[in-house]
Amino acid sequence: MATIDDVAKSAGVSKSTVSNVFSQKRPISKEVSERVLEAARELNYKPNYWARSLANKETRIIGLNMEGEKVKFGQFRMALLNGVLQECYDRGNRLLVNMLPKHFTNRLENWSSDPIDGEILLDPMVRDPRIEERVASGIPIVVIGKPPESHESTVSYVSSDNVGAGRRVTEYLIGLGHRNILFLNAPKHRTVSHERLDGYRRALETAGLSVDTRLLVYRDEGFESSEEYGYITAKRLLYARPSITAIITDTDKIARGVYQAAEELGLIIPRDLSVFAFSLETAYGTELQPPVSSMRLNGELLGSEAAKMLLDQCASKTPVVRRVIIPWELILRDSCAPVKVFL
Amino acid sequence: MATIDDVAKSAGVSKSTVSNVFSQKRPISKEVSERVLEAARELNYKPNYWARSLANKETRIIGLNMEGEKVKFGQFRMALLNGVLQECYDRGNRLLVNMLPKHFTNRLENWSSDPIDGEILLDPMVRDPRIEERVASGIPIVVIGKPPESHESTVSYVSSDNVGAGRRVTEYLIGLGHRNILFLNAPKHRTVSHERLDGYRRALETAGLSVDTRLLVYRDEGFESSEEYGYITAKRLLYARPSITAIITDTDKIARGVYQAAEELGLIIPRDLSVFAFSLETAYGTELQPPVSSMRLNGELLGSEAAKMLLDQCASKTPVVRRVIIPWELILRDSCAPVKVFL
DNA sequence: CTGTTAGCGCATTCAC
DNA sequence: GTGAATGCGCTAACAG
Repeated sequence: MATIDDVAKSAGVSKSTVSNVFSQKRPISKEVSERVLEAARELNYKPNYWARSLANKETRIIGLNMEGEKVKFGQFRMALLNGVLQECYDRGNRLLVNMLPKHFTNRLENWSSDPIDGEILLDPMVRDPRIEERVASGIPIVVIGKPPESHESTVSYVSSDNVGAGRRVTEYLIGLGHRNILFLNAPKHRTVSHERLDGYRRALETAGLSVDTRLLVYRDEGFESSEEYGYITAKRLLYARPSITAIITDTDKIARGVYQAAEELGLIIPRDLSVFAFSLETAYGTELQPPVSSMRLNGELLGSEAAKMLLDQCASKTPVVRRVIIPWELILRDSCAPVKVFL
Repeated sequence: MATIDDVAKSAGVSKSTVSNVFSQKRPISKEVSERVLEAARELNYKPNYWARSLANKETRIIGLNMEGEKVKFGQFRMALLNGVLQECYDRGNRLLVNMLPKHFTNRLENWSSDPIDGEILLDPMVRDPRIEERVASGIPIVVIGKPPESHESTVSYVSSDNVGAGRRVTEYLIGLGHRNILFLNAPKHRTVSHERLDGYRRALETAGLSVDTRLLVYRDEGFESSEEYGYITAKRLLYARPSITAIITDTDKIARGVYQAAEELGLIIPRDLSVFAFSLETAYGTELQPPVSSMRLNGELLGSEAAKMLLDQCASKTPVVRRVIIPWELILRDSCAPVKVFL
């Protein structure tokens, strides 16, 4: 690969002239410029990205960081990714998907700063070392979701209105007459689970109902799949507590497991059991029979807003902490019905 | 941000010692090593990625290149991405999603080599400047899909068996009695459209039928959405040529438009019109009523195989051209039926 | 408008 | 085992 020196020599000019022809950071006479470009073409020369970054202290790359092992993109994350990419596209940035295994990053030889100008963090946790580390290093970050309390006032974020969503769903089910609503929440270490629970609580309290902690379950990572988790947990609890008439799940994949459990227990959805899923891993919620009611979370907007905030933050020298809350939309399909009345 | 010099000074050793403590490229006494690490911790030092890359001539980043404007990830691309990421994860590589607008890369100041060790190219075209450019620069690439003929023997690729798929689908429809099968193919400039057409042709010829070129349509980019393209094209052609009893579409989104056209023309699927979609943008093909028959293309395997090939290629000093063909699976749902017999 | 010089932060010869 | 010098390819500050 040819270097800037080769081009300079070949065009009979200095390195800095070549550099400036490319960077356009100061005017070069048309004549010289053409000569340089011609030489560059001949030598198949392109400025070296790393060298440029090293000197510029800027990469024009932002990172997308997903916590956990073997995280896959599902429908929601994909929408989010599309939003981020759209913004990157519009502003000439690249996106680095940052998902390295711990057994890798833990090894000394793989230690290093990240090759990015800033990073978007997904799935914030109640105690999130990623955030602490970025803040300590002074790397601009934007969190998607609610940051842990310790950083809520110092870190920019964009989040769905999870408290409101939790509340709205619960109110809806209460309105249908449900009193024993099982909540198969997200994992306890994720901040989102606390927000949703908060909404759930408030709805119950507003309705004058008390919260039965036995109906509160956090997703536990020990299961092989979401479906299995939903299936096993629902089956166990529906069996132990037949008074349950409705279930709120974290995702539609978990709902899928719940559907299966219901079927095996001879419960018909929605006649005997109402099911609601917060977020959708699949596109239309129609792969289940009946289609499951859910929230539309607008991942694309979450993503594009986050990217926008991050890129602004990278650009400005005096960054400001910003927050954006993205509204959800309640999508009613056919999985919830008024509670059965025993005559 | 602290540099290697700061750490060296603070630990009372030389730069190279610090370097070697981190890179582990040669033994450092435990004592000195600890002292260096301690100093690094105090200063919050991490080796600088760009500087390291510059010296190492290696980034441990691979790129994913998608052609075209405003490309979004749909279901298929997402599966593909997951496969690529899985492999990156296992081998400690990062993924750079490379999707910069032309009006950006065309500007001189944004010209540069890409900050990657190698690249995966999606959606190869019949004449693909991306490939020529990479080959000229000596950057390792792997194409997903069939490369243009000019490079078929020099570039590694992994592809679905598109010819076989085209053939199989057509045979299936012929077997149902269809004789006038409209083919809403992928865009003409994509190699995949030619492969599928090839299969379509062979099936017809084997059955002793002739190819009616008026039933061959290539996707044209002039439409706002896939749905609209499917809708308008199907409506026009179904109206003009009522003898059409079956339609093969590129994707399920296009099929969605076809469904709409059929409905407006009073055609019932599959009674009056059979519809088949090659690839699925949505997860289950169930968002359409009736669910559309399609191919399962195994995007995840395509992605992981491509990443594997690419990383191998980056590692070896004497790269070999490899090809992998991923089998498809025919998924029959309820959108195709035997052709109506007029009594 | 163009050339010269001195870094950016790290890795890699060599010596010791 | 450790240290000093040189270079990776480019940009920037200062001359002219």
